[in-house]
Amino acid sequence: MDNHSKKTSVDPGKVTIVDVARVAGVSYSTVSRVLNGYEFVKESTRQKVLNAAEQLGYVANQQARSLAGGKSRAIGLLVPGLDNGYVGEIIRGIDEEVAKYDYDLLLYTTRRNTGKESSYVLKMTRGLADGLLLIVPLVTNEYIEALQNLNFSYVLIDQSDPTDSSSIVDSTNWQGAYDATQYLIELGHTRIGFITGLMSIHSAGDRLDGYRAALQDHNIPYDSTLVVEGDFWPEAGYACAEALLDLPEPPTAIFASNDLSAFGTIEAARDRGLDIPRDLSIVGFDDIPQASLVYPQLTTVRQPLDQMGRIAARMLIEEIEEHRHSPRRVTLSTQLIVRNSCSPPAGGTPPFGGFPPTGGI
Amino acid sequence: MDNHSKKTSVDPGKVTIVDVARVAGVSYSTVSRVLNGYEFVKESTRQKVLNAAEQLGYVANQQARSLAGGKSRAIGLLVPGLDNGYVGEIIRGIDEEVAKYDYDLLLYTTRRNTGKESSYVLKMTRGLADGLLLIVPLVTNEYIEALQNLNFSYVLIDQSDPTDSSSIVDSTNWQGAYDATQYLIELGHTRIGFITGLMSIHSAGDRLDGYRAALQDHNIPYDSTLVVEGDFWPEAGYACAEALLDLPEPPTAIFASNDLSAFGTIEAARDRGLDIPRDLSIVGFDDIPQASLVYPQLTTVRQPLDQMGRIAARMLIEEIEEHRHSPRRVTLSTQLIVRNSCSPPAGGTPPFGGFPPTGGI
DNA sequence: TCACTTTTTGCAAACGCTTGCAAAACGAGT
DNA sequence: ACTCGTTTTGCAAGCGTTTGCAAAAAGTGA
Repeated sequence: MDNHSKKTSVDPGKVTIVDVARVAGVSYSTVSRVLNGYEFVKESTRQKVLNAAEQLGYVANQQARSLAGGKSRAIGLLVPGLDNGYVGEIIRGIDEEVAKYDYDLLLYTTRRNTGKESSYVLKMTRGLADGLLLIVPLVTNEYIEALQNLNFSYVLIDQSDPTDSSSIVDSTNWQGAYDATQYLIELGHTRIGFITGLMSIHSAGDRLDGYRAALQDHNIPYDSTLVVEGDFWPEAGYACAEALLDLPEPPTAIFASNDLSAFGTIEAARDRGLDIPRDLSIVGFDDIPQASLVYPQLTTVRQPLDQMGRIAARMLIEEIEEHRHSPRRVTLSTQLIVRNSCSPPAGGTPPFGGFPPTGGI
Repeated sequence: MDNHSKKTSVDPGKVTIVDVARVAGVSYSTVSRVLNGYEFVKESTRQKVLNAAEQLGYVANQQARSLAGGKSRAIGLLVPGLDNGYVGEIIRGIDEEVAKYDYDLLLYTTRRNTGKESSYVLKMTRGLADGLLLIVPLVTNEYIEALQNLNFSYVLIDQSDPTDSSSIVDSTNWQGAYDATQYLIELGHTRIGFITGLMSIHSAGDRLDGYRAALQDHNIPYDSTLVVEGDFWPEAGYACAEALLDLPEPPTAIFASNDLSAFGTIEAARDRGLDIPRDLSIVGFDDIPQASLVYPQLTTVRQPLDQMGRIAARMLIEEIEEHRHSPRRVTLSTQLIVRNSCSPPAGGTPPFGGFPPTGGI
């Protein structure tokens, strides 16, 4: 209501570089240079500017900065949703790293609403963000090419690029699945059900392959009726588990492609009065925080999610700041976390000694 | 490398309003008006512009837009961290609502690093965001005043403003705690331990008050040794539970101020070989997704977290778009969710009938 | 003290968009 | 055909920065 103050008095909350310049008695370009750490500024001038800025409580306007050719110091983050623990962990890592380098985070959720992905991505490239972090994006092909043409920095997390020309951070999905399957086999299981993830996501395929490879290496014939297609969500996990348990000769163990599916499986087993792990062994994948909270505590393949986030963030920032665009790929190794959801099959004896369930009530 | 193309050919990925204007054969101000839904534009012109924009794949540069006095269409989100389920749920709600109105979300995590809150908040007000959503912020007083002076829109979620002049969305913390405590009392418990939250957060105090009120209303003398101070994290919950269980006359039930603390309590009880609920009943608060995953499933007070987020987002957007700044307050009601972590105290008989634990293994 | 470097600083032109103001185009009334 | 209101459109200024270029200041060596 009272904005007709003379230009000399500084309107609180609207301090610009010009105000700082006036107070410091230098030109605004000098202020800009000081604030950006430009080296050819006399030390005394630098101090004057810094003091003035401090005194006025100057805070740069990022929008103007980025418009003028600077960077926006923001990183776009495209995630499927926040409701699965998995993403939360990755974001934690990203967030820590990004804060360290003083970037901001622009959060976009696609909520299974794939149509939006592309338009979000485009928006980001138009000045909003300096780079993009894509967590298990679904329809990459649509915009990967656009990103590359624009020479826009981005890193894919836990998803692979069909053209193999993107920077990627993921983990050893194949090996993790192999390990988990082998673990079950060594416990004595031979009928091991497998609940896949959403098959359009690359890691889902890798996990399936790892499972098959382990079976083969242990001379267990692959039985396609033991493999049912899920989508990484508990509801599907529940349904898949039911299908599996309804089989004429049901599996004695189920390997779910992620923890959420495993939770659905636990639920299904419990609803049938099956005891876990006595009647059914279950292994998950991811090791989200909830995995150790469920009962029985879930044996699962751990992905270093937060670390993946951290590394992806660092890679992206490096690409942004050093303008390097040669795609790099970092694959972190998974680790089998043995908890209480597995035991030798009822009646069967573990051929190699086996691992009795530890802990429990 | 090849940017010396004539101004007539449109550099892909750098389409501006001017390009659209040229193609549409109108002035760029007209394009701006069409794109902003200004009403006095001839229908045929509008179509020409829209077609041109579509054809060129024009995407507005938000930075420029907001610099020029428009809005940034971004909402700042200040959260303590993503690692507690609680915040995740609230964000889910916010995100859904915000997407509906086509705003972007700027995510800031304070990670128990309170020093940063103020500087983040300041940054937001300098053009970055149109409004601010603060989820259980810790040091409100520092910047609330600044926000008000700047006439900057913001909404507090689950935290109260000492000066009572902010828009707030929260839930009936007092009543929720009262209900939970009463539930335990009706089960027959008289020695009910209480683990507080971080007392600098307002709701922590409300919950404590609700607990005390319920005791008083049921003529159970308040015993301060039964109340220990936690901080909403499982580790503290664990420690507090230990302190409580080490008491000469330990409680038969513990009411933890949030689910995370309750998880710590469960752990502590289990580590002592106590059976839940037989030896110790436990109630939490929040009903985060994990509450139904733990064993035994946690009886808790449900806060409609996602709804709180949704409502807060809507309130904020209204304030931004309608320039209303009269603080409003919405308090959603909590609800006791009875699951399997409570039973009458061992040996005692519930005076009012009581609720036997349902489900179980 | 002067010419010549080298360091510092200032000016002005972007960046892509919104918006107040005034001009152009259009219609209607005569 | 000629005004005069209205509806549309265009011009230009400005939002707060960055940055290339050139001018000013400060050093140097003689």
